[in-house]
Amino acid sequence: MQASKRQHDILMAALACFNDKGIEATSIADIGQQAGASVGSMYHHYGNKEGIAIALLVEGMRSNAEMLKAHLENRSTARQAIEAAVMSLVEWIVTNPEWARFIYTVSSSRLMQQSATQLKEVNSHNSELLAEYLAKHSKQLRSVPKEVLPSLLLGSVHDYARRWLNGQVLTNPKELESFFIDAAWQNVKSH
Amino acid sequence: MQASKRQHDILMAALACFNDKGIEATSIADIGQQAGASVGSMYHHYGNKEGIAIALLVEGMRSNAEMLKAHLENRSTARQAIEAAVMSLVEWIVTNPEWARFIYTVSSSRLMQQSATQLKEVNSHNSELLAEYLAKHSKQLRSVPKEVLPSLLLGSVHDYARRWLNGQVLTNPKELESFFIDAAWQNVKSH
DNA sequence: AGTATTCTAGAATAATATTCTATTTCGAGG
DNA sequence: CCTCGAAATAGAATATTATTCTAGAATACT
Repeated sequence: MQASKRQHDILMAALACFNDKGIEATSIADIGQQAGASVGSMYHHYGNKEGIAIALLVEGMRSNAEMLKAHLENRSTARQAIEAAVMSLVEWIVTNPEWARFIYTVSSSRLMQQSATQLKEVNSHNSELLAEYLAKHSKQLRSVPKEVLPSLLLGSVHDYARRWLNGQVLTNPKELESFFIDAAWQNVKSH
Repeated sequence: MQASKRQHDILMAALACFNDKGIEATSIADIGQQAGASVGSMYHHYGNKEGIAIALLVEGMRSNAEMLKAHLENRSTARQAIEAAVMSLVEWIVTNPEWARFIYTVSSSRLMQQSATQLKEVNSHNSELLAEYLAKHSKQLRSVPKEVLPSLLLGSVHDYARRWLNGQVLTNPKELESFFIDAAWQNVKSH
C-alpha cells in the first residue's frame, strides 16, 4: 500500500491543521481546503476524521522507530545504547516537532486504546526494540521490572518534550540532552 | 463562586463521558443525559463544551496541587521533599485515575495554550511550589537548569502513569513507587 | 409581596461530519 | 488503440451535533 501524493497531501494538511487549531476544532473541510482535496476523496482514503488521525499516528511512530533503529546500530555497550536511545528521541522530536506534538496529543486519547491493530504493532515493536537491545547487557544494568524500564529511561525526555512543544519551556531539548542521558543512565545502571 | 450541585453533577458526568468515549466523541447531549441537566443549563454555566473541559482541568489541577502542598508540610530535608513530591503524585493518580487520565489527555491539547488565565495560574503555581521548596536545600542538590528540574523529578512517574492509565501496563504505580523515588533522587542529588 | 437576577428547559438554528450519486482517472487485457 | 472494471474524485444531500434563542421557573434580595 504505497501512499499516493494525494494521500500524503491529506495527511500533511491534517497534521498542520491539527497542530494549528486542535484536532476537535479542525473540520474536514479545513483539511480538504488545505490539501486541495475533496470531501469524497478524504473519506474514500481514510473513512473518517479519526481514520486520518490514526494514519498520521501510525506514520509518525513508524518514522520514530526507524530513527531509533538506525541509532542503535553498532552500539556495543549498554551505556552507548542508552545514549543512542535518548539522542535518537531528542533528535526525532526537534526535527519533527509538529509530528511529535500531534503524537503526544493524541496518544493519550481514546484513539490508542480502541483502534488499529496497526498501531499496537508499531507501538509494541518500538518499545521492544530497545528492551531487547538492553537485555544483552543485563549485567551492567540494575534489574528493574520490565514495565517501568521505558519510563526510567525516557520519561524525563518525554515530559520535557511535551512541555517544550506546548510552549511552557523554551530551551531546545537538544541543549539539555546531556542531562537526559545522565538521568537515563543513572536510573538503569547497576550501582 | 461556590459550585452548585448542578455544576458539580455536570462536571462529573462530563468527566465520566470524556473518559469513556473520548472528548471528541461525547456530545453535549450525552453529558446532559448523564448529569440530568438540560442543554441550556450546561451552556449557561460553562459556555460550551470546551468550557466544561477547562473547568474540569482547573479543578483537577487544583486538587492535585492541594495534595502536594499537604505532603510537603513538615519535610525538612531535600530527600524528604522529593519523596513527598513523588508519593503525592502517585497517590493522587491512583486515587483519581479518571481525573488523571483526563488531565493527561487534555493538557497536551490546544486547550492549555489558548485559554484560561485560571489555568496558567494554577499550573505555574503548582510547579513553583516544589521548586521553591527545593531551593532551600540547594546545597544538597545538583545544579540543573530550572526548566528541566520538574522533568527529572517527575518525568518517569508521569510517563508511567500515562501508560498505566491507557492500559499499556498493568502494575499499579504505587507498587513501583520506590523506583520512582530512587530515580528522582538520583537525578537531582549532588554527586 | 415585588422585583431582579440567576437558572433551567427545550425548541430553533447553524455548523459540521458522514453518506450518496455521478463523473473522471487509471491500469490491465485484448 | 480500445474497452472494461476498479479506484479515485467531486460535490450535493443527509444526519448529527454544537450552539443560540426564547420563555418560563426558581431564587435572592429589599
